Amino acid sequence: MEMDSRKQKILEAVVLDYIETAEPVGSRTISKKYNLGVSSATIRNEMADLEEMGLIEQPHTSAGRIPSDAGYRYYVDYLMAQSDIQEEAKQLISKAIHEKQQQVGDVLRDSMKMLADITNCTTVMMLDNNKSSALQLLQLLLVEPGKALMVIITDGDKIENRFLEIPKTMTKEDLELVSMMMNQNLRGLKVGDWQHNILENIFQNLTRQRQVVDCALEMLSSILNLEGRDKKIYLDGGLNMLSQPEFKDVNKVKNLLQSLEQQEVLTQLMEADNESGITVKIGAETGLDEVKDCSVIVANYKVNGETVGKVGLIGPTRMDYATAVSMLNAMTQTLEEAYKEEK
Amino acid sequence: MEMDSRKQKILEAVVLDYIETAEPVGSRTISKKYNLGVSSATIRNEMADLEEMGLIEQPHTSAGRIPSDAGYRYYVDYLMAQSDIQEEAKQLISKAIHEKQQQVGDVLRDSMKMLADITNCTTVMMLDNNKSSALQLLQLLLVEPGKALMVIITDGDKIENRFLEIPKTMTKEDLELVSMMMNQNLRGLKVGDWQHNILENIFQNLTRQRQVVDCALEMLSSILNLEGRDKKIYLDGGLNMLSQPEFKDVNKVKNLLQSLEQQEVLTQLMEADNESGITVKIGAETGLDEVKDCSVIVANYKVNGETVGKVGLIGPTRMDYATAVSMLNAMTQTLEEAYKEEK
DNA sequence: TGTTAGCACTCGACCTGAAAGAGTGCTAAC
DNA sequence: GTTAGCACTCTTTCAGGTCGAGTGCTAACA
Repeated sequence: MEMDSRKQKILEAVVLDYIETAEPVGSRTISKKYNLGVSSATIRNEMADLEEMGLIEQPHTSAGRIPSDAGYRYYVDYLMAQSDIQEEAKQLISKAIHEKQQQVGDVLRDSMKMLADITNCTTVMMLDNNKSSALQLLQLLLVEPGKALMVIITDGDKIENRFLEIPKTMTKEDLELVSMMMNQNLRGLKVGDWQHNILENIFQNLTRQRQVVDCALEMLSSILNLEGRDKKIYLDGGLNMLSQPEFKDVNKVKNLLQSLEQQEVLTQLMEADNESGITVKIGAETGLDEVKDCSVIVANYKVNGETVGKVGLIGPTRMDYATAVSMLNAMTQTLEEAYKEEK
Repeated sequence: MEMDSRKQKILEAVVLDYIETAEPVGSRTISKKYNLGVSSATIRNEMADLEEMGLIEQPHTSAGRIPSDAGYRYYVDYLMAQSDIQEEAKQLISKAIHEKQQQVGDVLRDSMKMLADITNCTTVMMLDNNKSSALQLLQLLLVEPGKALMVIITDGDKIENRFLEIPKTMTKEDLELVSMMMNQNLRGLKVGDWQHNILENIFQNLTRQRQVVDCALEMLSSILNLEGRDKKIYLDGGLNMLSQPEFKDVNKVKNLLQSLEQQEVLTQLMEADNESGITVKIGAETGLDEVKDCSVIVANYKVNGETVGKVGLIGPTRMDYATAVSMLNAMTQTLEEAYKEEK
């Protein structure tokens, strides 16, 4: 059965109306609301075809039709128009970002919140682990005798702070020396690439401060080994799910939101093969039973052309794909531009 | 009407049973389950008295009784036994805290998560604003030409990081000088107490680096002026509310959780006159209509004897007060001890 | 050959009434 | 002062019935 233009229009009508009303769409509604110039009976025939093709389905015999996962897929791939709110949205977002000077992480957090508010979806930002980014700066600061703060900046302006216990005899100058030495040897290297001989080199040149270096390195390796910690994840708008009629059952919401709090679930959900551009996963396409009623839209988040993380939008399969994709596009672009400017 | 020992026992039974089952408690249940040695008829009479006293109430004529806010209050004030899980709990918590070396904020976040998991309540940690804590250390680090990182440590080991744009000509030594100068003048001062003449002093001695100092000070003042930012709030276990039968209605949960995301609500909720020890607010006692079905337990969180924030537990009025109070006690004590050790 | 009107049919949503069950308050007896 | 007993109230549950939305099919029409 081929997909002629009228079938496309009817499918689109079903998708759009269902997105809007969350109610199964009947043939009468379509013939009246979307004037295709044919009667409800004709639409009924076409709808029977669409159902046979697996693009729409009936919750029960005497109900209208709702799009299937495949139906949404067809809509997203062939029918969906990119909405043009992008430009205004970008300006809005850009303004909000530049308005206040903030701690780095907060900008991202706030952006995600905004995105969640606008789309009424749940948003996820996932920054890749440290292993993939290079050390920009490492500095030890003497806070008080016996106590130092280690500041680590990695590519992409990610900052880690960690307190360090040190011998009370250590002076500010000692720490400065250690910092310099470690910077010289490790700067620009991907954290996973540190060679043993480089570390040996550091040790040999800093026998006096060996204890501190030892401690600092141990701490670094502990940071690296904490697999669970190495991805920064910001989740926002989880409550938005509660507004969706498909989640009027508390248990459903609970299961869903609890799933979303698990890192493995999020990680799989946010997997995106598509290096540039946007990935849309609809319902069962996510491969996760817990979120089979949800769709996920994922975009890569880049700084200076290199992917440093992912931004995702999670909503019910009955979500407004056109707006969601546009907004996500606008958001990532704006963020990337903002960080470029800063350089 | 006086409160004899039998009435107390019956009230306690009503509270305990209702906490356990979330169902109105009948006279028969009490006479069978809590052997008070009297028949259900007698208990009925006593319950009528308790109802007259306003300590328990009936949802409808043919239902059992549930505790009123006043009933819970009486229970908490006079009947509740401190549960003795405290010691094991403290060890459990203490172990978890010391197990992994972490970024400072993460310890608090994780602790709150643990507390939420154990009590099945929502937890809040609210750190007071910077104005009340003194500057411990300020340091400017050269990240790359034209870009510096400002690290600020305040009392209570709170760390703020902020990137700074600087003239490309600025050297590492310039920044070091500025840092030293600012430290000399501002260290140990409450941030709100900075005097104009001190700032002038800094400016006069650093004319060459004036631009940077200017920028740094501007940034500092911007941090201070961001009123909305000056309290760090960690909220966790919001989802736990979803497990509570009193929140099986989605809209109720949504309203509640949305309220809890508002800072003003949280601030009022966490108000605690009681300087040392624990404050319990039951239902309407919170003074907030949005959370009239909830109770809040608040404890002050201290570092070195000084209150730096508050820790709170939020659950339905039908919460297990005994366990909650004990756990909260254990948590704050453990945290305080942990931070003391570190010094 | 494609389109449309008409009609019987299906099935969920909603209402109603009856029955069951839980728990009470009151009274009278112990 | 305590208890057994009983009538009463109110919620919960379920079956039956009606209503309406929407369908699929058929026959007529262009």
